Amino acid sequence: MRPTPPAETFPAHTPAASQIFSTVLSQGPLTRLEAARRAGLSAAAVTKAVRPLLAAGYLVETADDEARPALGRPASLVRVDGGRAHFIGLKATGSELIGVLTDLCCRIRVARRVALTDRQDTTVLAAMGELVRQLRAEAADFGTPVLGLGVALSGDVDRTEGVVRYSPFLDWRDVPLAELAAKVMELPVTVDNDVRALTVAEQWFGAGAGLSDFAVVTVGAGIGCGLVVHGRVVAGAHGVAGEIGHVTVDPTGPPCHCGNRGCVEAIAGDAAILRRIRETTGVEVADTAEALALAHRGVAGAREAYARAGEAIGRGIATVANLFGPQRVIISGEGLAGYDLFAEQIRDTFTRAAFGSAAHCDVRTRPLPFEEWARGAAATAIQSFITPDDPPPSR
Amino acid sequence: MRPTPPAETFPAHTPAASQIFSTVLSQGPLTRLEAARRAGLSAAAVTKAVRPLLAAGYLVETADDEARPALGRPASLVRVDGGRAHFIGLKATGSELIGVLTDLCCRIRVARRVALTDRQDTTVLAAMGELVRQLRAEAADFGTPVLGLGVALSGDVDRTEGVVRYSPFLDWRDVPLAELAAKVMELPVTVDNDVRALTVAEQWFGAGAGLSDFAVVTVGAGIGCGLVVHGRVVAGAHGVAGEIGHVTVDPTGPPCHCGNRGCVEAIAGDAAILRRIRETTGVEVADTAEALALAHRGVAGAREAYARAGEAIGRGIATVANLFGPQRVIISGEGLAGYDLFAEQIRDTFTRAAFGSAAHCDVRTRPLPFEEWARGAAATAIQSFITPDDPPPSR
DNA sequence: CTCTTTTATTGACAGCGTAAATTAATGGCC
DNA sequence: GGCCATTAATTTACGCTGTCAATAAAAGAG
Repeated sequence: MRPTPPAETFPAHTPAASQIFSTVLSQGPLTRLEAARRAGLSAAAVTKAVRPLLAAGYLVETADDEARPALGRPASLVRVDGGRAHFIGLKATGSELIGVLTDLCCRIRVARRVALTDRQDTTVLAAMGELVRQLRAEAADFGTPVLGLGVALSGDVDRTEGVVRYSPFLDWRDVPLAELAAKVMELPVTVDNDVRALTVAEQWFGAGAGLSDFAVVTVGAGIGCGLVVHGRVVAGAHGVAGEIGHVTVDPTGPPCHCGNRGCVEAIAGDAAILRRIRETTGVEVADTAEALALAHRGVAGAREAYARAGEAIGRGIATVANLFGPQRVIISGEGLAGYDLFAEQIRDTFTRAAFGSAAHCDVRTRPLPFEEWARGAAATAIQSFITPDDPPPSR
Repeated sequence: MRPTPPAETFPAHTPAASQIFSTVLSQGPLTRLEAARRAGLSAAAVTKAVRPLLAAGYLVETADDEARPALGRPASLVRVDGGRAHFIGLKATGSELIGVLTDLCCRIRVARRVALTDRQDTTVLAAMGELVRQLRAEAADFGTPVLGLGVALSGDVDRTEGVVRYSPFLDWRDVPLAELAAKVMELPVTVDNDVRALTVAEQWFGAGAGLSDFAVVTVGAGIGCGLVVHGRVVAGAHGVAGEIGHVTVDPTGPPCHCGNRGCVEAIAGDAAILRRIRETTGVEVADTAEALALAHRGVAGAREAYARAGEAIGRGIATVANLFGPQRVIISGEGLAGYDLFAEQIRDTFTRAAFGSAAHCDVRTRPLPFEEWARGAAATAIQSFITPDDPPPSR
């Protein structure tokens, strides 16, 4: 294990305490009994686990003004005191650093962006350090300390070791980021793949709350996918999982940078859509905004490019649904800016290509800004604050 | 819960006891210390859990003749006494019932097949009853009783309720098979999807032993897939999962009975291969044996049909590997009879289409007869004998 | 004021882990 | 051969954590 600097720690590191706390955290104020039911524990265990957490101020009791049962002893609700502590989440892209300061409930208090001038690990680390310093100063104004930092970036990331094995956008290889950052910032640091981080945020606070099996599909420059199976985020035996972007949907389709043809990403990734528009319309669209404008003006070639993208995504989602049978698929990512252009195709293709009751899977969209990814990073930090040993077997 | 007739039960239904027992069961004779390590428990817990199991005769101690450590106290090996009890596994196809009598170690002692004349649930149930009666008589000859029955069939099966939601080959809907069979046979009965049952057998006794993430892909009349993620067989939120057969690999490909085009099954299923051979060669091949003979004689059209099938399967496996990063993929099923005809295409397509380190996944074949599927059914029965509550969190 | 209903708490007990003690086998040395 | 040090497996004793069942608490209904 990497060294984590000394800091305030969670009062009770027992499985039940972590379990209860994360249940209350993600499922809002709950009565003890309800929390017990949802966490799969006994009521007695909740009473015992809650006591030290109340004492430490992480949980607070609320009088249940409304929704009091008509009969019987009124329940007292327990909820997390968000103001009790802060966390910082960072999301790094190839050109930008997005940082958020969140409270213990992972609500964003401050968000800030910084352009990256250079991809060298030391430079990026310095920029991260500066951003964290600023956000910590803001936290000081709120009066409570920052207890952890989470960093999310795309690529092959070993979360348990805190090492970036390979990051294509930053061109890093085997950078022990958690260790380096922990030394500079004097904070416990978690590092994870960005899509997995977003998936954790959705699992706790978003459209995946309370579900044991769901998928998050992100649409944008790349096409990514986070999977939750049996209540746990899938990391894959080799650290690679959820590569929906490189699922082949059309073996005769356009070539992909991965060496194949017709990958979802080679049809529905931002670059692929731009290329397609240039090919069919001859218009030299420079970026996604122009492409969107063109399509919204009704230019046939542009609309067709988005329609194709929608079909590819729908097929990719159907593949995921056929293989895992998730309860829900959440579509997110910057690419949703053009969602009206391919929503219909996604839905139609999915419905057609999903087999049997896999089609009952609930597909919904969540337009989330990059700040939400950074929030996911903060969520991983909160997660490892609560349970230092990785996998929370939530249900 | 459905009623299970009274029968001999497992001595200690504690988590640790089940854990240890299944570890010893699947990983052969082990020293207590080694068993503890593999099950993730303490040595003390093993000693305590083993005692009542030894007393009840389910486990026996063996002198460790060889492999004795050079120095120090020699270990005593613990193993399951296969002869202590028997189980019966049944696999139902549309035309046949395959039954096996296994010992407690899930080794097949007797195998028997019966043709099905009718698909009516009562008729099939009667045939099952007769087959079970015969196998029980054989078990009586061995001197120990049959403690459970497992039934495996293709389709949408709810294992926890023991209900067959939909079986295409038998044309059943919502048949409470476990309850019906338990009444007739006076045995605890488990019912599960056939591919999942085979996956359990592989997880415990086959090429998946000791792995936390792997996939079983079955090739034959249909193309199926069993997934093990985080050490547990994936059942899917709606009871459907592993539908690799209906993953699209070529949207312009031949139509599939599911309503789409270019599903893996529509290219690599037995019927699809036959149809393709008829189309390209004009030869009216009647069954798989003839198709194989034709291909082995070097007829180009037949060889091409198998090559196409191999590509489709390879692409399907690559999709599974890209999405959840298994340590291993096990290819099995009757279709392996023609494996030499498409092995190369499977391997090539997989290697090409697998993204990044997903390609490190170990793909291997296991030619297993239908009896092995029935054995899988017996394995599910043994599983629920050991842990009445479903999911064993093995590692 | 008592009964009913629902939630929260308490105390006895069981399962499992840790750590120290015990047991078993072996080689070296006299 | 007898004795002792060495090594490792196993067991015993004890503490922590969670469950179960009984009990207290807080209302409203009659």
